[in-house]
Amino acid sequence: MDATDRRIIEALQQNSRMTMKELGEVIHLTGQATATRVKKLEDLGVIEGYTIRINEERIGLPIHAMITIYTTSTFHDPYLLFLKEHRQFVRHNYKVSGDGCYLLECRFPTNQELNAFLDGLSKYVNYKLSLVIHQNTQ
Amino acid sequence: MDATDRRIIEALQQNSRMTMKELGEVIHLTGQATATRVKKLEDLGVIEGYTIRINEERIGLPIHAMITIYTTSTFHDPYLLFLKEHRQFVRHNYKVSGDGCYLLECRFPTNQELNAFLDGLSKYVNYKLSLVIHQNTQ
DNA sequence: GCAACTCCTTTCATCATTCAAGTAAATCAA
DNA sequence: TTGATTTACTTGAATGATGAAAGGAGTTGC
Repeated sequence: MDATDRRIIEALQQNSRMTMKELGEVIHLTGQATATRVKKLEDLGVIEGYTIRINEERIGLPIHAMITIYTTSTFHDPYLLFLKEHRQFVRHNYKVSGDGCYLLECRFPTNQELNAFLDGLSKYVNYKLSLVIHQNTQ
Repeated sequence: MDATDRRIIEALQQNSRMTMKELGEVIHLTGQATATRVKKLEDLGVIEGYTIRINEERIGLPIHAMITIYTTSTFHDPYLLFLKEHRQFVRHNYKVSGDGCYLLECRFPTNQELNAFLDGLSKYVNYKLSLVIHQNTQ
């Protein structure tokens, strides 16, 4: 992991579909040497995969919820199972220190779905709901 | 946006570097027809870009903080400027309803950097810190 | 000095992409 | 019904990217 590797990561974060030749031009290496370095970063587990940034509003998921979870019992499995059953809505489930036990990030198509999800959720845990109004990704 | 487009998005979320030919095999189209559909999804703004999943622990950013921000004045610009000056640490700044005004997601190399960041932050806003212990991405 | 290693380049065969041309089906207006 | 238009796809050929093999240059340790 040297400065060149960091520039590879930076460039691939911007556009992971650029060719190894193009990426090589950015970091002043041949496409082949670049591909070898990228392969090494994959093998090291630094690059975990290649994905897309999608506009969730445009695929019908305008509601973005941040839900602080307060587990009532020490037995978290029913809650975790509930998440598994509703994974279509769940983006992240962060186990946190501080306020609450988990911070749950979800996406919903409508308030009806959000409401139904919260109704189900309340069988297992207490929660506090925050809705994202605007997102500023760096 | 039909079922085929949704399958394209699903496949590209798994691996955005697959070839259009490979993707075409998944959705039973030629590489050319697939590339045309992907281009359309880009033009529609559904696909916003191509990026990588990186292991932030392995690039020296093991500390994952969720910071609830309570602005003391109605003038948020000093806080937003502070974020801009420390954008290396900032992943997301969500404007939220509910508890607090913003939910700030950050990454830090060490507790020293986190501490320095919080010292700076406290000049502009009140905050409540949560540290992510474990992350469960769906 | 020499062997082993790392990191890179060059070359070439193979494979993917892209453009142009053409087909087939659906929509629409007369 | 007919003909024009549009949409979505396929095919084929040229261009460009990838990946494997061979080799060069610099570094390290003995």
